[in-house]
Amino acid sequence: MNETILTLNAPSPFHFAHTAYSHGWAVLTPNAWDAERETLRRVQRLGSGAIVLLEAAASADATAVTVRVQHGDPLSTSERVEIETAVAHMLRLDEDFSEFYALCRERGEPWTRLTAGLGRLLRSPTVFEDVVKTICTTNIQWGGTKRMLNELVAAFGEPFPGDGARRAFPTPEAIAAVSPEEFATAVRMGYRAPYVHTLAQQVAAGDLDLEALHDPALPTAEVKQRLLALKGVGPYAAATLLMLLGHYDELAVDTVFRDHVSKTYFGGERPSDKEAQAIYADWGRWKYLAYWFDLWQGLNETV
DNA sequence: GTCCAGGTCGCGC
DNA sequence: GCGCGACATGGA
Repeated sequence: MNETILTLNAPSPFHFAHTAYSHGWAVLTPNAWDAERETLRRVQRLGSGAIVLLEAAASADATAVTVRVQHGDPLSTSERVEIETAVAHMLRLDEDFSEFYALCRERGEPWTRLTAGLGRLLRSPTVFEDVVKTICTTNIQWGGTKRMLNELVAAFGEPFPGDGARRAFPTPEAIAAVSPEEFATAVRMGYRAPYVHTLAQQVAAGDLDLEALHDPALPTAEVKQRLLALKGVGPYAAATLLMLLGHYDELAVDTVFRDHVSKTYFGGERPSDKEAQAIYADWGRWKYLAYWFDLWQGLNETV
């Protein structure tokens, strides 16, 4: 194995640990979070076909992100660029949060704490991976989500040559290469299996361009409409994916959201979904972030 | 054994 | 547009 260190300039303010472990994605395979060392690890498949192991961490002076890459053949320039692009995308290094921070300062404590470089919620290098993962969070507990993705990656992800137990997230092609029946048998996803298999087939065939949803020129409503057209993606999943795509206008209304609003703002009573969402109405296009950090502050005072 | 999960689909009205 | 049962699977 060879090793290469890449360095990405971090924006300011930026908080690596709160970005990498901003939500459950940090511990959903092939991602893994090392809490002691505060590093985010991931096996990544490059366009060249190479399977590499990435380990991202804050630089010593916290002004940059260092990525330790373990690889077989020497990395080409384009492979280095691809890795840098993927990590920067996962950490949203180019996203601008100044307007959100300004709102947080208007609110005062504890919201001002977020202006220390929080707000960047971890995402996957591809929309395909994020759609599959999001579908695997619906109508199931977190433990089930992790199990399904572990099985998916074990069955269809390509192994890292330096440690065959670690695998990359499967390509749409790898999933589309087997029949729907074989897929359903290989990965116990229940009724979600045909959703994921069909999605992979459409992407692999070139009939569906999920990555185009990144286009910043697309208005939220247009992106939402395209997401809702995907089987297995309803209002909750669409709002989650909009967040991952950088649109924070919509709240992901699910059992977690309802419980949080009920306990925090309605004394345990169950408001209607409309009443519950009204709590974050004045955050405008930053509603999702306000909700997310409101939720985490309730769970963890150290934010 | 029963219930239900970080919901969504397809149907009937 | 809205209500409602069905849906795979495994953990509580």
